[in-house]
Amino acid sequence: MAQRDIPKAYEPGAIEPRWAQQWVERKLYTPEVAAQQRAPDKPSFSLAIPPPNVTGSLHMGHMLEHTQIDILMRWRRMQGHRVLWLPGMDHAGIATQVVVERELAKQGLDRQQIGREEFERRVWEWKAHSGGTIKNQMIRLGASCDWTRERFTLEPALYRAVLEAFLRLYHEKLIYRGRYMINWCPRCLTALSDLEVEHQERDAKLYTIRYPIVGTEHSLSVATTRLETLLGDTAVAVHPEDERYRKFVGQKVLLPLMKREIPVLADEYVDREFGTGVVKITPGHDPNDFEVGRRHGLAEIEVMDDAARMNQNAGPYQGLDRFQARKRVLADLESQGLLEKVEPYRHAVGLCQRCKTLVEPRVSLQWFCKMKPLAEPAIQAVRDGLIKIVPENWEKVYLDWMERIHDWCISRQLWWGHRIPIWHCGDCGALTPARDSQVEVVNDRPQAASPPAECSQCGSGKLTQDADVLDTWFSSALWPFSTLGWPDQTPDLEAFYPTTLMINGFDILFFWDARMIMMGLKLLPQDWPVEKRIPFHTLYIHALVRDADRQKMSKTRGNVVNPLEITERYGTDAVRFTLAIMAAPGTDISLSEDRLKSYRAFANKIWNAARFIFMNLDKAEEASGESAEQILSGKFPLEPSNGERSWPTEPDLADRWICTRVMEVARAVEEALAGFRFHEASHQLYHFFWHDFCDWYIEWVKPRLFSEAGQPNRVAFRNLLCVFEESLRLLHPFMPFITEELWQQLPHKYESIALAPFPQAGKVPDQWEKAAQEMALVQEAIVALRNIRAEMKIDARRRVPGELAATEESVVELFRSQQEVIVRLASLTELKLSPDSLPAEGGVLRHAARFDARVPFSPDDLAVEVKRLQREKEKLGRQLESARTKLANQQFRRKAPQEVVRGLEQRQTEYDTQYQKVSSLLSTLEHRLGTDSAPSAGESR
RNA sequence: AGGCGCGUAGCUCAGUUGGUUAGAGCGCUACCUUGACACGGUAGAGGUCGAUGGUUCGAAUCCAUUCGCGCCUACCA
Repeated sequence: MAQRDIPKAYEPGAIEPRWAQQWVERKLYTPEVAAQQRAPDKPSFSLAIPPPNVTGSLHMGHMLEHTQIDILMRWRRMQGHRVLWLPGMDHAGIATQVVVERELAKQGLDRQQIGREEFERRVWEWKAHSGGTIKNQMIRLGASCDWTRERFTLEPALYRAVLEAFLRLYHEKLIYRGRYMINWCPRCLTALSDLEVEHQERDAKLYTIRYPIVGTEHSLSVATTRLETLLGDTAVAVHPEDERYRKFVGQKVLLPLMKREIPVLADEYVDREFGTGVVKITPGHDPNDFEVGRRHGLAEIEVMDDAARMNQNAGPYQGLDRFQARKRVLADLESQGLLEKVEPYRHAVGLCQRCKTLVEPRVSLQWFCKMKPLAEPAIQAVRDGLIKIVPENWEKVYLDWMERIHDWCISRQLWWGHRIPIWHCGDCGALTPARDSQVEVVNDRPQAASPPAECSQCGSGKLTQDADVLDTWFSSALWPFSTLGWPDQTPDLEAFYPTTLMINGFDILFFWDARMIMMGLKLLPQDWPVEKRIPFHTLYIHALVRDADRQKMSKTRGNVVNPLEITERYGTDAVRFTLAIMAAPGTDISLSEDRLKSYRAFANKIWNAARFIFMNLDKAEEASGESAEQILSGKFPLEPSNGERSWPTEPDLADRWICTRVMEVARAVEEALAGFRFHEASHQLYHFFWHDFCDWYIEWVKPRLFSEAGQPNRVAFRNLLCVFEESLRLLHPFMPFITEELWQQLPHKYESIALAPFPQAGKVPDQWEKAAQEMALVQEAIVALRNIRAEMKIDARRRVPGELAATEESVVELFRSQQEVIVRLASLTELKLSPDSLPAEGGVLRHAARFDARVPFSPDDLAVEVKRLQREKEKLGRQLESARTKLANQQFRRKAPQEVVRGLEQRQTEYDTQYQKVSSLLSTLEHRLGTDSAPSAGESR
């Protein structure tokens, strides 16, 4: 009875969910559990996940990221590192709040109507409802993270980390509160940091307006794109050295529509070349004007409310929104004859990253984090190479930004997040921080547990906590250490910090990576050396996933590919492999169905190779009455023992060759992965498994395998199985499901292939070293014979006799030793070997450098063969010529490295031999073609 | 405005520090259901490496200029 009867076609859907579930249940990826089976003999290898939005769902970007992370984690785990991939979720302040507000809107409600308490309750409810989505998706996709250590940014422990960080920075005066110009989203009703503003080029108009100079007939012409802000102007400015306007400095102009007199002042900020050289100054609504205003002590008039509607300061325009106001202002200026001209103008506008509403610069009382002192050590750490950024070019981007960093607005007028642990005094207005960072849970919600008892200034007890919450990225910045227990010095922090690696997309380089580095260096114990305080040793920046037309995937474009959906169709392993093999550093990935199909085919190939092997294993068990273990007699698998890797017993040429290939591939995969070149590693594996292992090795082994009646030849089979098992281990980091499924059906000593050792690159035994060359020569001979058959249109089903000849005795011997294989793989009836060259008579010839191949079959179209030979002769002639020219060049001989020259010399000899042979063969055939005088032969084609 | 990246076979992309005849997958052509696999096998066709100039014995690779895309950063109204 067959033990391992597997379906003919690979069906990922039937196996993946089962393994996904088991892996989590058995906690295989919890380092402590893994260590029980196989004690790690290498250092810790840790990574904190870029935490996805707790209420979000997985997109292709996640899948790419997780695939790359998972490949590295599985690889290192198999190599014997103590691996921790720490998973978790981010509360994602604005993003989540926007979603919940949308839900409210469906019921005709907004958050103000239901109040903070109720709103927060609903967000937690929403989180409970949809918070598990990504986790389940990750599990389904086989992410090998340690779910026992899962974290959430708003859970009490991490809340405490945030309070601790805030209070420390506050006490050091690195966090301060003040009225400054910030970016305001009138829809989200919150401040945004500079990074949360997206810039977009848009067509607009540049309006030139006349500001009458008080007491004269003159006026100053001022250009602006934002007419409505005119209502808040408190000055106009010119450049101090601008001769045209010098005389007006100090005079007043009459602000149109508002009839307010405002000064003309001089400031270097003004660009004389632009527009008229006169700028209107609106300190309340423009970041530059704000600076100018502060320099000159101007009033900061706000003409809009928080929803960007004109307020009482906008006079007659009160109540209009900013766009209506612009139209009305335009109309009024026009009717008063103050509009000089309107020109089309293209400029960048700022949009709220979350809701795409036009951002309104606004003066507002907010909390800020001082960045310069934090940035300096963070710059140094990267400069000194303590933190490596890969690919390298991102390092420059990082440094550029860090060197020009501005203070970070960290307060948000949201209700979902970590509330600022500062209390305001109802009597004197002074600020008092929480006494410590303790957190308590009230109604299932964490909050600061140590409010101050009284005002630090006046001792009043009338204290209320600041209403704002912190920017989500503030808590994210602590993630690599808050998740490991900081501020406590936990065993986990000791064991896994600094994390080995951080992997994320370039879009959060500033948002997150830079801030993690700054906070890590600042907040970890200052008596630790710098290299222990950094959050990670290496930062790898991955590419973006685009659609097949190279468009960015986005909900608005409607081209979002759902990872779960394509996974259903192609299998997780195939999708993972596609992402890995397309992930060349520095290039975005454009995902196409064709690629997915071909790697599903690859999975199927693996499946069917297994099927072939399993069938024979079953057969062997049946015939012998022994178990697989007995049949393999302790010589399986090829795992290292005492640090030395083991080899197949009684290896024949193909065994020796495939082992050298395994060595090459293991080394290549190792080097590629160490350098984050996932595509290179995948290519190696693909080519190895499909072409080397299946196309050549399995086919090669078949004659030997079937040489005994009733059951497969034991040695041949055991070696085949050993190589197959090792291939599964090579493939496992890339294709975890299919490899686990197949591997489990072989004898094994670990609970999962994930805990088995990764094939060790090493050196094949010295006496095997010729195998690769010999194999290549035999392969070349087989291809030559097949090629003749194909060219001569010999029916593929028909076996014909073949001949090989070589002047080197060793080559003849080699062919003789592989006679059976050659006969089989070239579909021959017999193979004749001779120690000489072959004449053209009675067959079709191929000349290779070290042998001749012939099929004694008269071509039914001699002209075709002649043409082919002519082409070959031409090509050889070109190569020969090029080699000769180079070698004749004394400069080349003198300057080129010796091995290059020698290589070329050797090739020249080969070209020469072949050229001679082909020429003489050609002239014989041409002659025959002439004497046969079959005029139609040459002309019909 | 500055910075980064891309332009190689019909399509999607590789090509480490310059060194054989520039590779892969898909697609295409022809033949083949041969004892795992038609999601397969065998053999093929297909590229003046965006353009120009330079360095070099030798350039897809290095340098300069240029054209066409894409992205990031920036306070020019």
